[in-house]
Amino acid sequence: MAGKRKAGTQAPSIASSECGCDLDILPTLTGYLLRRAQVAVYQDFARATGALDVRPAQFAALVVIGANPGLSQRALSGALNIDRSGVVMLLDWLETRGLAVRRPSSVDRRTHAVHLTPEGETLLAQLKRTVRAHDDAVTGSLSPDEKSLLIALLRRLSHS
Amino acid sequence: MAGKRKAGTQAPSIASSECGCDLDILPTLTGYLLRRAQVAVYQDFARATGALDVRPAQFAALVVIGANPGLSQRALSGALNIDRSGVVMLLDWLETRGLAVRRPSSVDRRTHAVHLTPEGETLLAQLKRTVRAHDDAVTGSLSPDEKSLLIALLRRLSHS
DNA sequence: TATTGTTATACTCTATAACTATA
DNA sequence: TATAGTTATAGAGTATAACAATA
Repeated sequence: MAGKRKAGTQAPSIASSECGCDLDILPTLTGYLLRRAQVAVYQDFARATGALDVRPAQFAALVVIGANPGLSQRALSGALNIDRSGVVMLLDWLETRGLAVRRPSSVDRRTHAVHLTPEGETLLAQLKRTVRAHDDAVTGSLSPDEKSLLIALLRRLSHS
Repeated sequence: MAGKRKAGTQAPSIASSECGCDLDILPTLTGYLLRRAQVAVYQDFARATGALDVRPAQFAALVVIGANPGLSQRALSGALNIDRSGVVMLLDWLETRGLAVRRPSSVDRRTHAVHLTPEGETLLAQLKRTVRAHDDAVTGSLSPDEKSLLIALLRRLSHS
């Protein structure tokens, strides 16, 4: 927990971090600002979900499994946009925690059908409430219209 | 080495529609969309700057050094929001590339005054043009007003 | 005693390639 | 041959702690 200090009002090309440095063109670059915002939001995610000990990627896996019971690891890999080997480690962790299970598929013996356990369902329901509250809090300085607009713009960025 | 830059082996960073999975609440969460957008923009950064072999963090360091010649490593650490030990590795890389130098400070013999070399200045100027073009391209689907609004909203997110 | 830079270390996240068992 | 899952490995990226030189 290295408390992130807040910067003052950020004018273009003027000192914005606590060091008093000139950040030059950085505050005008979408990529730089996306990274800053993402780091800030992920840090608040960790704070909000700290007691539950679930990382963003693990939360996303729980959500996708919960919404698509019985999906294959390959499908999960595509949905989360990570490699198949990453899915193995993710599922190992979820199974160790008793949150998900791999069941043999009835149609293709190469694949596993991934399901949440009852404990996984329960934790997912709690996580959804916690994460929704965290997301609302982290965007609390935006009006509802601004938040909708931000979401629409971000979607267009990752689809271009 | 530099040759690790392939962004094409893995599926493109948009997975929701192509895997046929239900992503449930994920597309309504600011943190999830920020991460997706940031990954997409960083991949395009790598594609646009590939020949120059400079990562986003190294580009940011060049910009800050260029705008604050003679600053200390501590100040750079604060501006980039990374640990002092990370600055050491960053500067080692920049010095190896001949882009920056550590000079002894005249006022405090514990500190180094960090400067760009002429080669660093030249590369930075080229990088600024390349990165600006990349940033404009990656936000090309947004109108000027939408882009300004996105930038303003992102700044507010990382300041909350 | 506190701070700057350094080193060594470790941990996370993710990608790559080789392996197996199925298809 | 091709694919799903697994394993081992490796590379970034970043954080922590201890240390020497200096304040």
